[in-house]
Amino acid sequence: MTAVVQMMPSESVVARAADNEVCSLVTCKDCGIYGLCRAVNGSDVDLRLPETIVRNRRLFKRGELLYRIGEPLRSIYAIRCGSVKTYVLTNDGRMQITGFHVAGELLGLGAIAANYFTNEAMVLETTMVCEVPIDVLEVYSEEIPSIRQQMLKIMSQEILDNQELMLLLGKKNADERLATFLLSLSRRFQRRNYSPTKFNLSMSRSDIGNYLGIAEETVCRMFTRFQNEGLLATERRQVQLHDLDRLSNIARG
Amino acid sequence: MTAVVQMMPSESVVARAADNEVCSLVTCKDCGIYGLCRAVNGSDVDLRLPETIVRNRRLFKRGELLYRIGEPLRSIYAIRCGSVKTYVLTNDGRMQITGFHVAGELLGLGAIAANYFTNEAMVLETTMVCEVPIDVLEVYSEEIPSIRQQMLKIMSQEILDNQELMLLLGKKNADERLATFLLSLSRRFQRRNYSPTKFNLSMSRSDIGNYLGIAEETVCRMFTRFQNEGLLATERRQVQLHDLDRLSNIARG
DNA sequence: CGGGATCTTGAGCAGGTTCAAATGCTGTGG
DNA sequence: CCACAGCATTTGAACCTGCTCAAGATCCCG
Repeated sequence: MTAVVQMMPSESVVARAADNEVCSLVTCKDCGIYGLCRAVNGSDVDLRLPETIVRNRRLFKRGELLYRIGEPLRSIYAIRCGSVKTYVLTNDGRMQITGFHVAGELLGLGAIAANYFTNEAMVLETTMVCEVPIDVLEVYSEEIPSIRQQMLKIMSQEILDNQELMLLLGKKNADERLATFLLSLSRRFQRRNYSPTKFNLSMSRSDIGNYLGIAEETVCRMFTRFQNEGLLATERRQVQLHDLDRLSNIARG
Repeated sequence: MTAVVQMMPSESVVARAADNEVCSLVTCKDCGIYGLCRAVNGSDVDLRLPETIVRNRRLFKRGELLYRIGEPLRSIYAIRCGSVKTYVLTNDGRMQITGFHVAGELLGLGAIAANYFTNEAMVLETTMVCEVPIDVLEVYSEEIPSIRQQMLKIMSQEILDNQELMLLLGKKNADERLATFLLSLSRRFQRRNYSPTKFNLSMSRSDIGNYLGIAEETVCRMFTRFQNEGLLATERRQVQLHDLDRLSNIARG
């Protein structure tokens, strides 16, 4: 957590807003709110706007929805702490989880085309978000070129992530899927200066299975197998990875 | 094709450019180049720019690549006629097709985050594209707000399409997959004023299977089954759909 | 401390894959 | 213009990965 202080720009409007919840927003180097903050710092614009953005914060409890399918797009959401799953539904109610999201990530940009949400976002644990009204965001991207670029990058990144998931769902078998998933988490934690080899999962086995397109039971069996093979150790939702290289071989990019 | 003339705005810079290849670009109501053209028409900007965009056209033959994985992003591509498949690869060479693209669609925007291509685009039949250099596009989005919006919408739409494919890959069985695929094609043809019930496929059974995450043989078997059940008739790559409603029931959204 | 949720493991089953082979197009070169 | 090679499509049969159903174990929240 010392990293937070180092990364926070001293002259930042975020720093001026001056509560440590806001500070936590700049812990994410490569996405969401940090991007917005950096964009603002990099140019001489009216500094009252960013404060508007980070002020409107809300707390959600496990199981609550940030937004629903079909709901008109009014705001996008930046996760300050906690975690969220997003998913889509078949018309007979089957669910496919399309992503797990953590602090610093931005949700809702995918709804821009349709003007309403086509996926749903459910909170996995107690989670704090900032709600950024879409019209505020529009004012921003009008005035600040780097915010426009940032938004394009975020959406582009989402497309890349989705491509990886499609590759997994279409072409990988069960052990490749779980290995890919664990490595992807590991890398995300590493980028945030958390341990890449020891972390705990905020989602259930059932959610993991749903996301990976395999049954909950298969997830368990794969965990057991990996454990028997000395690749990792699990204790409920606590995971410790022992051999990233071997895991990476199994995952097959 | 009379629709082309009706849809082409009379004062359009595109019309002034005055060759019928350019005209074909405005046949697509809801995406890509038509979007760019409309954006330009709607505001009073330097009209020489759009001509630059639509001038730089190239012809590709079946099997050729618009761009490769790892190649730096220099241009995006607008399809004028023909069709293209895009795909990603595992590091041991397995391929997952992520989309089939036809006239009016824009390819390459997904590479903005990484600045290089993470997928590859291969032409399925003789195909004409315009190559739009990325720096030209940047000048545009700087000057023309509606082009910015259009780019966001296109990327957002790609996210929506990918979500649908993830739902299919993760949660649907073989007959649901093929039915979903056929209906999606049908709707796309309908929007372009082609027959929604009789069309021919530019991709092989193998490509369809790869896209849908099932084996080529399974695609054949499903086609045969649908045919036996009176849902459709196929003659090689020519398809005639007899019962869109029933197909829609099978597809399950 | 109790009860529902979550996780784990087993056993049988099934949908879809893989391998194999026959048939039918297509376009290419002579 | 035709023959032929190579690719695409179709169908059959055996097999296998992962699913479903079921039951027990463990955890965690109130």
